[in-house]
Amino acid sequence: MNKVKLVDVAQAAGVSKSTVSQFLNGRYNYMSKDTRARIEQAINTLDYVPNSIARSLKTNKTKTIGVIVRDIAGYYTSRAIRGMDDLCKKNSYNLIIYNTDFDAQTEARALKSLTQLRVDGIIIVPSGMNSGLISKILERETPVVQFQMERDDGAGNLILSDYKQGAFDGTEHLIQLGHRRICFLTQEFAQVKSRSERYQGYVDALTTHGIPVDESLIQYWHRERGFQNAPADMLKIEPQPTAMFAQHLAITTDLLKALDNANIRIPDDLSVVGFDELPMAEFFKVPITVVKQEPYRVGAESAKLLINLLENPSSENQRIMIPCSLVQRESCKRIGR
Amino acid sequence: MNKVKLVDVAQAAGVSKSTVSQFLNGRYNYMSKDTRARIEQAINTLDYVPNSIARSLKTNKTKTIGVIVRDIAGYYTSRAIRGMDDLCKKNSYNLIIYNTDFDAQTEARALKSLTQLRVDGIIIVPSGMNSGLISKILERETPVVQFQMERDDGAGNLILSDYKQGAFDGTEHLIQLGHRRICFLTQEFAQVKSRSERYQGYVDALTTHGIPVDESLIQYWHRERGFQNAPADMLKIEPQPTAMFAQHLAITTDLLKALDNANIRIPDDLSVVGFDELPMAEFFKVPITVVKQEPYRVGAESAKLLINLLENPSSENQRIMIPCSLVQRESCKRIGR
DNA sequence: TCGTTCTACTAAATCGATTTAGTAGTGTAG
DNA sequence: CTACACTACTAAATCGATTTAGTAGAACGA
Repeated sequence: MNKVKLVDVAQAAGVSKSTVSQFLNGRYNYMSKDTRARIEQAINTLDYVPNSIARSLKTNKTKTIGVIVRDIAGYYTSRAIRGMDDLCKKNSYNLIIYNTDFDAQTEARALKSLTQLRVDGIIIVPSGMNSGLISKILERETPVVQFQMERDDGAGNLILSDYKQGAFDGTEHLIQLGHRRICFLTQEFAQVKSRSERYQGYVDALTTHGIPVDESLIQYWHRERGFQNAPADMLKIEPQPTAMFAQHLAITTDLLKALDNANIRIPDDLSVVGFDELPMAEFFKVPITVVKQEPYRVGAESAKLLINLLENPSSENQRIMIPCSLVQRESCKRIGR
Repeated sequence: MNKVKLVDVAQAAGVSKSTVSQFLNGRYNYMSKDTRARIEQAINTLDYVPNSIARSLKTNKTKTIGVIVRDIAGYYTSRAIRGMDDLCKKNSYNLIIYNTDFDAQTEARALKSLTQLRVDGIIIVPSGMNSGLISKILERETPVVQFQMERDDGAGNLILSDYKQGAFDGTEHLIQLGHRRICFLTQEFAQVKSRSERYQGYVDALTTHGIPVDESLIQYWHRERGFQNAPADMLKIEPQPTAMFAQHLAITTDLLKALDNANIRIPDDLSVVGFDELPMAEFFKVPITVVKQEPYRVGAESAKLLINLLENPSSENQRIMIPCSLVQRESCKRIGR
């Protein structure tokens, strides 16, 4: 029923379409006070709602930003998305989100859909497996902001958590409590910058405090296969480690389970620090000390950067680091004299 | 640079725009095999990506669904959204999400924006404070699916968790463990169906097992003010309650904190059941038994219903209930003989 | 051989805005 | 009194598709 369009408003107000359009775009100095009032009237009585599709077609702007993430239901991602969205809404942009579960083909399809949709810009956690498609998008002059990327060739606009600083702080916290033998639990680096950066932070902290890096303390975990060596076995390394620093949420939770099964008590037998916030940590048997990222801020900053790129085009790539912060809880014990 | 459009493809393939359009819409029987191949060629070499904005303008379909929720970063909501999105993507729809934080004005703005955007349909967790606007949208023949609504006048297309059944199961579980004196911790009902339904489930379970309902066991909690009576005081009610059933996540977590502070041990001094899943519950000091909703399914069903409504219009309103399920953990003790 | 049906197309209108170039009428300065 | 600037508009082209009505030519049956 309600198919009121701009012409109808124009007719009702007794002016031309052009004038109504000027009104809609807030260019009131193109009309008399009286006309302006009449148009306003007409819009209200007709209950006119402009069609943003038509508008987009003409202006070549959709006021829409495409987002490609692994899984919007994740603790970290959902908060990042909320950060983006708050910033976008504030600037009259909308988000269109694609979940990839980190599958390259799904990501490729998402990129293609987003170019069909003519989004004004894209925020992506790139898998690194579709850089060709991303270049094509950049050729179309659609700005792209990457965040939390796995493979980082240093190019493009980037928003990152400061992994190195985070890992440094987590390690240093343990060192300050007297720990020297700290296991570093990580996934295989596999050229993934977010992993090697954490390792760098760990190494830096040790080095800063004059502690030698012992390769045997670097222990690997795999998403499907779990730990290469059982955490209980890691404690048999000589000299014995007194602390473990797990490099992301899944490693931390797997570690907690393994330690529990092996009846190893935290922090009495072993101190533990995790990377990534643990939801509901306060209710844990042992609330775990953790280095947390700031997903909301990361998201908000990504959106801020992208919108800035959209509204003040510039070819300068930016790289923004969001600091991580240490949340001290009860999983670390002071040792030594 | 890359401003290839349908005309360019037509030119390159030596056919008219109409034929290319037919091709794009998969109506291949409108052209010869040869023509079809030539168009395909042209599209590939020109790297043509159709403009869905123009398409939407003409077809009056955006293949977009608007979603209005309280907060996409919530544990429950983010999963529901993922469920919606998976179903939408499967059917070539996209989601545009608005967070309201349950503010009526924000909700109103969101509804207005969605009508400007000409979304094909809307999925909303309605605050109940903008039913006028929602009616207006329905007049525009934009279907609306409501889920998890607070105020339920029974109208419209609804997707709900089966609160009554969930509360029944949670209560019955306690009864079967020998509990007769079970506190029901809730927010003020305030005409909110999702609350009174839970109460009904609780009452039904008691009644089914021949246990009288004792009003003094209904205890109220407020989002800002917390519990009306401290949980420790609730234990002074005569005859003494042996179990508590908390009606949503925030009540459960507040309860856990209060009990911990008062040194009341679960399940030795008191059995506890919560409503809503507790993330990371397995790591809790006491893993809490819980009645959980199925947010992913609720989301997926909402989208399924809406898409069905879009593709096979019908005026029959539907009401779909998704069952809740009991997750037994370690917060309930068998009592009595 | 003629009429009819198919096949394989095309021309042109249309969706609902925006925007540019242009104009009637009034006011003002020289 | 003319020229020029201003004010307050409007006409018409345009964005990039879709879709309807129509047509040329081939094939076919009677």
